[in-house]
Amino acid sequence: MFKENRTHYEKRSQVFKALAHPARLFMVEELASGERCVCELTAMLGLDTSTVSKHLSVLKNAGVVSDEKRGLMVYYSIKMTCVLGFFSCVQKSLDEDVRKQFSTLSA
Amino acid sequence: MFKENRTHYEKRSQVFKALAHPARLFMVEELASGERCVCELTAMLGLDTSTVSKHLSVLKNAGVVSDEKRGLMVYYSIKMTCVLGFFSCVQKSLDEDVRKQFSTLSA
DNA sequence: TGGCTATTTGGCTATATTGCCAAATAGTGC
DNA sequence: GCACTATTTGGCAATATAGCCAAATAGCCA
Repeated sequence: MFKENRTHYEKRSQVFKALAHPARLFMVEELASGERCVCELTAMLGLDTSTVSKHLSVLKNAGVVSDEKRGLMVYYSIKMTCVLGFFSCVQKSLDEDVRKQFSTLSA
Repeated sequence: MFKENRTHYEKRSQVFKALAHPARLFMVEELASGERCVCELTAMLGLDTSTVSKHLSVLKNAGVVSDEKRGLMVYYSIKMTCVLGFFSCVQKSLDEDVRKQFSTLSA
């Protein structure tokens, strides 16, 4: 059932692992507006350049983003565009939970 | 940019963290076919009951699944149904990557 | 070549996650 | 109450992840 297809599930979970970090989530959303170089993302995140670079390589290895070197800069852009649609689904679910908690409290 | 909305991104990443494990991914897919008790999932996964229970509580806290106790058993079912649509998107992207790698090797 | 900038890689510590066992909790039936 | 089953919780060791600094790499220009 599970053990036979373990590698299959591991590969898939890599994508979710890649998105399972606030900084990486932010970057993917930012890249939704267009390509950005590492330096731009670093400035927005307020983290060390090396940290940002490592986060980006996690996203790249998972197939979520792709990179392209032009001159000194490396520009990253979204590759797995369908993740964006999922963000709104997650947000909607979270909003619903908040609404329910709120109505339970005030009831 | 990021630091101001950090909690926002942290809450969202919780959902991805919940899905970022092969066993949990398997369970979500299994629950797509209908509710299952902990014992059924434990048998399919081949893991300790306590481990499976903890995995399920991670999914529950993230709002991905919900539980209902009936007699001795606790039945889990999918709550955030939109995650299922995302699975096929991830799979499609992974398949494309494999196809590209293959054509590059044989070229 | 050398100096400068952008990015990546190596290494380290701190923290988080995973999976097991053992124990606690909850529900059933005698 | 007791015995039994299903699930959860606490605790622990092994492993993985995150962030920083320092050093390496790569590209530009003089």
